[in-house]
Amino acid sequence: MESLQVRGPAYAAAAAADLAGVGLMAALETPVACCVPLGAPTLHEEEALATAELFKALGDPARVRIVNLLATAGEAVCACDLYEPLGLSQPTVSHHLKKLTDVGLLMREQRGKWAYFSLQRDAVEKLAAVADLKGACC
Amino acid sequence: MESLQVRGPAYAAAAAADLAGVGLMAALETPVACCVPLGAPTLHEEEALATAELFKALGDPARVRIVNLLATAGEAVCACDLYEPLGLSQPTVSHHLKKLTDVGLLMREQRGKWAYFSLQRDAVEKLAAVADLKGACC
DNA sequence: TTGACAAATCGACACTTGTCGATATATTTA
DNA sequence: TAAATATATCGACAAGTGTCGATTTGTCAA
Repeated sequence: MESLQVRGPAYAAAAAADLAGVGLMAALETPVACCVPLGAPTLHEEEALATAELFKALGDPARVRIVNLLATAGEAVCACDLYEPLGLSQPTVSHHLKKLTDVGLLMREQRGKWAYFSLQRDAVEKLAAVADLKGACC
Repeated sequence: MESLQVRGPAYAAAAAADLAGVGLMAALETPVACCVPLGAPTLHEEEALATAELFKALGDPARVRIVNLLATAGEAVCACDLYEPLGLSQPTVSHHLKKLTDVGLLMREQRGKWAYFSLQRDAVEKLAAVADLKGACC
């Protein structure tokens, strides 16, 4: 849970931009946690933590199904269209959507009173890269 | 090890072999949980569960580091060589190794009184396949 | 402004999980 | 056989997590 410590110059710069009122959007979008391929030559403490955080987000069947639903939909999906297929209450689905959004896997978009979610391409590609162990293994 | 949703003639043949007492080893080895790419057109209840189980196994920094250590080592590693780099007690490391082995990501090998662990190529490739969302996304 | 409605948050609960010390099991060696 | 040692299991505890009902917040339309 201490994954937010080491943020480095990039974060400091973003914070500075925020103070100037320029980087508002960037500040609101939670930055994708910094992670590194599982097969990386060296894996630091915080990198292991961030990587684990990413996997943990997918470590629940409900969230796996949400990602799958969004992937097959191919377009943004209203949160209200998830309760029934998932068989979960509105607060629970909201909870899962927040987790996936927090790690950067999902993007949230407000349309009127509805919230639409879609896969975030960057994070999805990062996931594949992190999970790739071929070459470093066996 | 291929996922279990494809239980065509090959699976039937294996079952027959088991009945004949030939496939004992294969029967005792817990099969890697059946999972399916996150972007699969349809994702059933148990598939979502199995997929989540796989990700959950990597949802802990200690286990991420274990996998990374084994990947960079390139060869089987003694459990006794993990306690110190991980900074965790022997029972705790044993616990994590068991979790990773149970989902099929690691292979355990007994050498004298030492236990050696290495990445299981099949599961590692499956992980990459499951995590791959490109094409099905955005 | 008010009413309707979608989504987020809160509070609570049971359940799971990571951790360690103590103990048990297994394997080699004397 | 007994002793030594590496690993697994057990028991316990704190912390984290998934779930839901109730409530709050935010958005649109009268």
